[in-house]
Amino acid sequence: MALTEDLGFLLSRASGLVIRATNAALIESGLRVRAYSVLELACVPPGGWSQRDLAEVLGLDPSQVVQLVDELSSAGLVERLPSPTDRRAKLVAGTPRGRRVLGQAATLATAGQQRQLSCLDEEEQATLRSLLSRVVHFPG
Amino acid sequence: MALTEDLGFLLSRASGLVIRATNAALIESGLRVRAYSVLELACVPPGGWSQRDLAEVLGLDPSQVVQLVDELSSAGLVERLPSPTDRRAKLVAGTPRGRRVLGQAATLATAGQQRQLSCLDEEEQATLRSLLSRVVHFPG
DNA sequence: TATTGTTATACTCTATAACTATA
DNA sequence: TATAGTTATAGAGTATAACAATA
Repeated sequence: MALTEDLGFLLSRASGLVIRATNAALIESGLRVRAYSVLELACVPPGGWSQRDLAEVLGLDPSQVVQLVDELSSAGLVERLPSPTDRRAKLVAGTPRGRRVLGQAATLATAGQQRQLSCLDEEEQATLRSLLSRVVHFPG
Repeated sequence: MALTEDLGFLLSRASGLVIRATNAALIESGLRVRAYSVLELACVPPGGWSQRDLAEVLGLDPSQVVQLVDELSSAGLVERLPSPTDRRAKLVAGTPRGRRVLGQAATLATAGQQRQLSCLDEEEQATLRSLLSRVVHFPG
């Protein structure tokens, strides 16, 4: 099979194009996709996630999460709260300002992403989502 | 929709996992995926591709192709040949040794990739390939 | 004028090891 | 002894601008 039909190659290429489009769309928010993804998780549950949980869910190294949370924290978008059950852990929670910024950024990110994915209709995107979800959760 | 079901997130995560698995499998060949992809294209047609063509097909910057070809050339796997029609251009062609190494590396790369993709059967992989191919070729 | 290959440079992303404080 | 967060560092990937030779 030709290289350009290789699944690994296509995955890498498609991912790169979508990330680039999303980052371009996010530029006026001051966020990039990785920081955006941390902010999104930090804003969803009221209690917040530990940095370890964030690293696990996002597939990032814990040290990368430290930097991303530092960045978001400096911008006043999230804060580190002490965990009530574990004095080692810190829960990352979105601030009111973080939630406002997230609201705007989500619109931008979705639009940017769809600029590259609009060649697939709703059902095809659902199929893609289902297949990729299995790959991501497969232990390997 | 939850972040972990977002198509951009899933694409990025799946791509990262497959690339990591492929690089791990390729380690004994001394290649990584990007160099491997250049070697593969250099070995396919007898005449070779210009570096510009390689950059275009692989979605890389021309300056990245220079470095990858330098690397493969130092290892004796490809050579730069003068283009018969354009004295500016150089055609990148695989050497006999390059074709031997490619043969071994292809087996390793396929096995590594399938370690992460084996959760999808043949038909599902074909579906995924078809959807991703459209995303990659969509002008955006 | 425009394009090919090249060099230089900087920024982002990824990966690892080591340290501290807690568990 | 193991885990959460942190720091430091290095390597890999991505992006841009500028230059010489050639079209």
